[in-house]
Amino acid sequence: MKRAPTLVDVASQAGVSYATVDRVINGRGAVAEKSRASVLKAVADLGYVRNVAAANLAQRRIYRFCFVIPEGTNTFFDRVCTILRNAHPPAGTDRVQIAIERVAAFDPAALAHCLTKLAQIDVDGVALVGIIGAGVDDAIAALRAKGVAVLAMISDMPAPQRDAYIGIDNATAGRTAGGLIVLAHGGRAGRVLPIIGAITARDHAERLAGLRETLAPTTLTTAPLVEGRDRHDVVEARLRAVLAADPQITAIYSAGAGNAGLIRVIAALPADRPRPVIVLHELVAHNRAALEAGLIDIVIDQRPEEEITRTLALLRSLADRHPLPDAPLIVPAIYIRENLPGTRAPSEGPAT
Amino acid sequence: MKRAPTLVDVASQAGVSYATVDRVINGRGAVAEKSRASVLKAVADLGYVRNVAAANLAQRRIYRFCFVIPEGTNTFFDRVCTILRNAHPPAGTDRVQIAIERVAAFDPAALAHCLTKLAQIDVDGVALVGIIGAGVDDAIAALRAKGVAVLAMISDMPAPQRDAYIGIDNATAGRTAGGLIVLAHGGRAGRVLPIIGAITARDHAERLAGLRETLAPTTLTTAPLVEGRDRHDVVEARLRAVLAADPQITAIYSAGAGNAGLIRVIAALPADRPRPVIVLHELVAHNRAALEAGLIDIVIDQRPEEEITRTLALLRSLADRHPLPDAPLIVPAIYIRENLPGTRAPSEGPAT
DNA sequence: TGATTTCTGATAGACGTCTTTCATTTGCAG
DNA sequence: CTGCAAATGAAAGACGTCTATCAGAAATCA
Repeated sequence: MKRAPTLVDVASQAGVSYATVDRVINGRGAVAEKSRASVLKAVADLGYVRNVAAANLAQRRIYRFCFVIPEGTNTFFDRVCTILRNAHPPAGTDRVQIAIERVAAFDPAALAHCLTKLAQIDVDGVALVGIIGAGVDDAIAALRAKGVAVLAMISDMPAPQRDAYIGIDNATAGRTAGGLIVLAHGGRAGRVLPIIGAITARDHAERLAGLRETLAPTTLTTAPLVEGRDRHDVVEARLRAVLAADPQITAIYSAGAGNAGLIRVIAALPADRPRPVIVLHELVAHNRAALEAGLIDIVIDQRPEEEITRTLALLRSLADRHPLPDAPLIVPAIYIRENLPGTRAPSEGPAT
Repeated sequence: MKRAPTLVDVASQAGVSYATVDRVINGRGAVAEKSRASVLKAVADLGYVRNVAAANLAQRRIYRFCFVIPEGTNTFFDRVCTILRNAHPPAGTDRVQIAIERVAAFDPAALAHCLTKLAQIDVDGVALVGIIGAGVDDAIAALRAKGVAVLAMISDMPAPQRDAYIGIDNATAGRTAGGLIVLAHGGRAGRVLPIIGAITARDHAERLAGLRETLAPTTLTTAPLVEGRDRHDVVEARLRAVLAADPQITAIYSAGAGNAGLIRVIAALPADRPRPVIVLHELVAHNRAALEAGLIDIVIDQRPEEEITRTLALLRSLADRHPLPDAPLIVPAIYIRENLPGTRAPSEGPAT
């Protein structure tokens, strides 16, 4: 087994000195165009790939990544933070430091300010939840100009601004909800009530469009849209009113947050009234509990674990100056009571 | 920022020489019990963790892992191999070599023979699909005696034999199928036809038990079990007969393979007869196509990508002599027509 | 042509661990 | 106390890359 080519091999193959190869590879000092070309050719011919372990060792490198996560009442982002903190230990072995910055939700100025601060510190990569707003683009541009990788998670932003987007396709999520509702009706007629945070929230609007697209060719109709502003008290009040007024509702799809309120309404439903089919988003604690209690039927989850795993891998990849692989979008997961994660098999004991 | 402790630090902290520390850490040569204790204490006190990058550099280490995959007509394992081959490039950077060995399915002797051969070569870890049979245990024991990590994938084996199991809980899978079938009936009565490969296949039996457990408290009944021996011709013939004889069937759950045959039967169903709800396993090509065509409703997938990712991570972890983290079992994924993976969002263009 | 620049080569010391060699000390049995 | 084995220390050269320095060569300009 022949060993992998090293920079010394590249140098001799290119007919230049190690120093020159280094200048080309690491882009320092002036190099004649001719030399640069022959080095690059040698790299290609030999199939040289930098030994990242050796490089990191020499540099005593520690990868410093920062996740900028919205702060607020949204349980989902707390879940993201928990996952991030648990992702740390395996990464710890890997010389990776993960910082979490919480910034006010839906506040472009706060985000921009945070990013500007990050630009001062030495950071290798930043992951943020995309929002659009004054100042954010500039702050991101400044970061990227410094060579910092910037990824959008969960919610995308215009393509040229970020290096990549990692998250689900919200139209797919909406279509999935639609498909499950269709399945649950089994050919019977029905009336679906959609609830979203606000029609101005792009991801919610996309989910809604996906739902409608799937319901269109069926016998199912949709009730007038309810905007719950992602707040459980608002959702609770409005849903209660709608259900009282419209006894025809056979299904509810809530594309946004604030579902603790929805669950309260369902729990208080009169026992003689058949409960509508209910599809919610995100496997946060109260949704999970409701699923286990049989109060709701389905939770569509964007699998933040997977999103974070992929984000970390991509941040590393970019920091190592590897070409970025194009992974497909994450597919939303469907959870029912029976396939909830996190339960260990009873047979599983400690290994000997 | 203080740098992480090195073996030199450990040595001085323990009051012994580097050489002694090395003997303890890497277990070579004789060390007095007293010295060993003080070294271990120093390691614990300082929180020393070996710098894997440096270690691998010094050893010019390449991780050599082997996946032993059943050979046969089962499309699922072809899919596993494809995923494995695609998992390679990112790993390539990581100095990981993955070999795939195909052995005759359900043949303990062939497996044992393969493992014995692997014991000759220098391998760091082996992943195999657990089966029980004469000779296999001994072959595995021999491997592990040499310090080779052995993982069971997809199908488990007795706990003391393997270092860990990575796969789904089949009872959960069966319950999930049951839950979805209940959902699709929406409270109406129905009759579910279970199809499995053979009642002697443990994973199939477990799935069946899970199904029954979920259906028990409902109004749904089960039709007599069909054994399709995982062969599409057998499944096709038997299913055709059963459907003709029993017009009451409202759902079919196929826990095993051979579903190409099932799909043929469904495609040929008279148009006036309402198609039963159909739940299959594994997102292989023909199942996926049937889902897209609307011939079936649901595919439960054990997510081999995830299984392989985890297996590789675990193999590395074991090879690096890290304590093995106990990750929860993999949860089966539910696919319907709307959330099939692998489609890129149309908005997604190449990054600038 | 000479005086600059611009490139290039040679070399050396890190980084943290592995591996080996050789000399020395310690413990224990006789 | 001697002698032998077990235990320990000291040291040095890898592994592949980064980083820095300095002298010398080649190209450029006047």
